[in-house]
Amino acid sequence: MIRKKKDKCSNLQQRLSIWERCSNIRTLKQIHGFMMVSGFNSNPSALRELIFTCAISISGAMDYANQLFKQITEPDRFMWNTMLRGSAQSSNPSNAISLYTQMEERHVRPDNFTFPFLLKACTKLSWVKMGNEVHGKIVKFGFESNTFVRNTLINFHSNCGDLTVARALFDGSPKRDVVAWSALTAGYARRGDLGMARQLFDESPIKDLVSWNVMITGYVKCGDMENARKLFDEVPERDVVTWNTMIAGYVRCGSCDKAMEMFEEMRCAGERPDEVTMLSLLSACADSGALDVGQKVHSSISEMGFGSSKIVLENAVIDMYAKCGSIENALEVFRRMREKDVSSWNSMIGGLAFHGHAEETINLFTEMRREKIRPNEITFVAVLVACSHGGMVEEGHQYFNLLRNEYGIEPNIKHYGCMVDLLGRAGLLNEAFRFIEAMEIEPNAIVWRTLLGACRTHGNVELGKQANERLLSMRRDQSGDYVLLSNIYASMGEWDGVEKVRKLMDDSGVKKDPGCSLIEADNKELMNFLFESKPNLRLKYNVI
DNA sequence: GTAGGGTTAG
Repeated sequence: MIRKKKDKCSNLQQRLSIWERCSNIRTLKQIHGFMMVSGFNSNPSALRELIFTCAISISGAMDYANQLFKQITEPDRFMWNTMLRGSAQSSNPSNAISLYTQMEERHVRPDNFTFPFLLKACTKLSWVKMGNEVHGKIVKFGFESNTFVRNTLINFHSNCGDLTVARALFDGSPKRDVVAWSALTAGYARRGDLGMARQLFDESPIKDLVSWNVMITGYVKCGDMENARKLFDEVPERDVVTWNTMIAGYVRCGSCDKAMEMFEEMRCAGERPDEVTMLSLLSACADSGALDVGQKVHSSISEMGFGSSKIVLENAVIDMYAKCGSIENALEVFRRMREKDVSSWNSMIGGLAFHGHAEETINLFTEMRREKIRPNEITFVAVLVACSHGGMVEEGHQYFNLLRNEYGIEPNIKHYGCMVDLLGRAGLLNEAFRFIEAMEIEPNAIVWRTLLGACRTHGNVELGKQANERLLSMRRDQSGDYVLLSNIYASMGEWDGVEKVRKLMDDSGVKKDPGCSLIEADNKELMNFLFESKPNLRLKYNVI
């Protein structure tokens, strides 16, 4: 299986011999320029290669591919399919859907290549309704019996559609290949039906490495590391995914040591770790606050030298150091980076803010703006946190206005939460209360509890009661039974009771404490809420 | 000449 993939790869390289040197968008633009001056711009096969290189071979060049594609007066079906494929695998899969709509408008007939790309986009977006519509079109055009199309359908339905539909497609197949078996197995495993998944796995007449990986992943996802390990020991061959699955599994269940052992074993077995391996390990260290292990992982990354995914890894390293409490190391990595993206800045600014370095946070944010890097909503959470901890009420207001007026970002619940915290800490309780009431989105329980905490700190029982009433009036599913309990305590002015309830909630959450934080005892609930997502990993989904 | 199933994250 792996060998087959490699062959495919080298064929592709041979076929694209002229385009082989073209590994970045700058070279591609040069070739495009050459094509324009030399008349190749109207040569269909040259155009096909250009579109293909842009949409498939170079990552992050989909915008350019879209621009190019618009200029082609009559693209052929191959070009349409190439664009669909590129969009489906890009960070903006919804573009595939609009491309298909255009295809229909221009009466270009889809073929058996078109639909797998389209379904892939629906699956990635979890667009169930759209996926079902696509299924309808597949039936209409008579492609349901095509093995590739049918397997993609099984995958769509078992991923986000109706598992019984996936089952029916599978059962109704005249011949089921290894992909059909593993797609359905993965579907059952994903929904927690490990029994059915295992039954399919045992029954399948053919198994390849992916089949084994699917089953191991199933056990790992439901935390059954024992059975995962059993299969891992039995598997006839292993690839980087097999190892990564096990490592991620140990990380998920908090066995940082076992994850590291696996990593050592992996290297001994001669398997080269990839960026997924390293991201897993870094997040293990960040979660457990294991600075010494994190440093080892960091030096491994430097030794191995990951080319294209360097920025993502460096961002994760910054995040790891910050979460382990070593701001100095985080800053050193940040300062040494040759290229930075928004996430690099966010990881560093967030790290500083999380540890209460208010002034440094604002300074770095100012530097970011000076360098014309566009901050996003995550950046502003960090900036507002810094204002809050630094007691910078006026600046906080300014930045809050800045995010909407200068960057056109609609404030989200986290930004509002920061503002309430900012006002509450400064003792401006009535202002905080009015601020919540004027919010353009529904305040959540955390926002009200932040105000409640401030009322306690400043000894304002009267407003605390009001905040509690609001908490109580919230929908039960948002705040849970805890609100009721909290209300009972707080309405009697028993702040210790409120604290107990909050602690109960913290303890029941899966989030672990950060390794070392200067503000640990300081509105922990809000801080966990604000920093729960890894800023360095969010970018993937933010780039459109 | 283009395609399908598995790992990170949410």
